[in-house]
Amino acid sequence: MSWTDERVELLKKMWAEGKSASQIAKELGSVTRNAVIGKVHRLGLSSRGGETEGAASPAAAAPAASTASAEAAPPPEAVVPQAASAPAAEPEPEDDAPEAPEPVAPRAAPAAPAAAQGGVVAPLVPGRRPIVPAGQPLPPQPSANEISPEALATVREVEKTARKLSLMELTERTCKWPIGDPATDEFWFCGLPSVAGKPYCEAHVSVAFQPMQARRDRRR
DNA sequence: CCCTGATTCGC
DNA sequence: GCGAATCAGG
Repeated sequence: MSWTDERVELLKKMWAEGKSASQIAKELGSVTRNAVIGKVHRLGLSSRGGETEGAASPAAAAPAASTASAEAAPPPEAVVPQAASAPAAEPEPEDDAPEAPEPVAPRAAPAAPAAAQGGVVAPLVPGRRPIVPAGQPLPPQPSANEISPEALATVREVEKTARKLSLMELTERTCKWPIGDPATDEFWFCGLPSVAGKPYCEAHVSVAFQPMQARRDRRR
């Protein structure tokens, strides 16, 4: 197939929206990302700085889901400002007494993911993005997670083999579960192979997406 | 390893 | 003009 006006138009549109060459290629079909890049250059719109509006929108890199591919990095709240008052003790999480009650204190555990239940992934946000006020941190652990000790133990175990990736090393197929305290050097993302279609690896999917069970009240 | 865009160069 | 191959980088 060739570059029909229609296809070129779509290319321009998507490129302007910040889509990557591969995404555009996938969308257009019959072309490789190289072809897209080549065309982009020939059209002279490579810089991508054609924004006329003052909307210097880096936001374009967000959702992007038209056909079947989606998946946006879910743990944006990982950027916790220097814990102003965080007593944040125990910098060393080791010592796993097989009988220790464990306070189950998910450190930088993502709050967002824990919501999926009943099959359908929790509705993130209808229109716009959450966008944290940027003023106050959000240390008060909201989640009243109820993860079984075994499951938690398994996760702990798996986390020992985490690939410890940095934010930029994450891809659609790496587990994006944050581990450690963002305010310290002891912070990274799991990075193990993620379950197809999910943002986390097997172990983390199991704690992030719990199969509604303890929800006796209110059934539909 | 995976993914980005940039460039080159034979067709 | 086209795009695979290759390069440079995160």
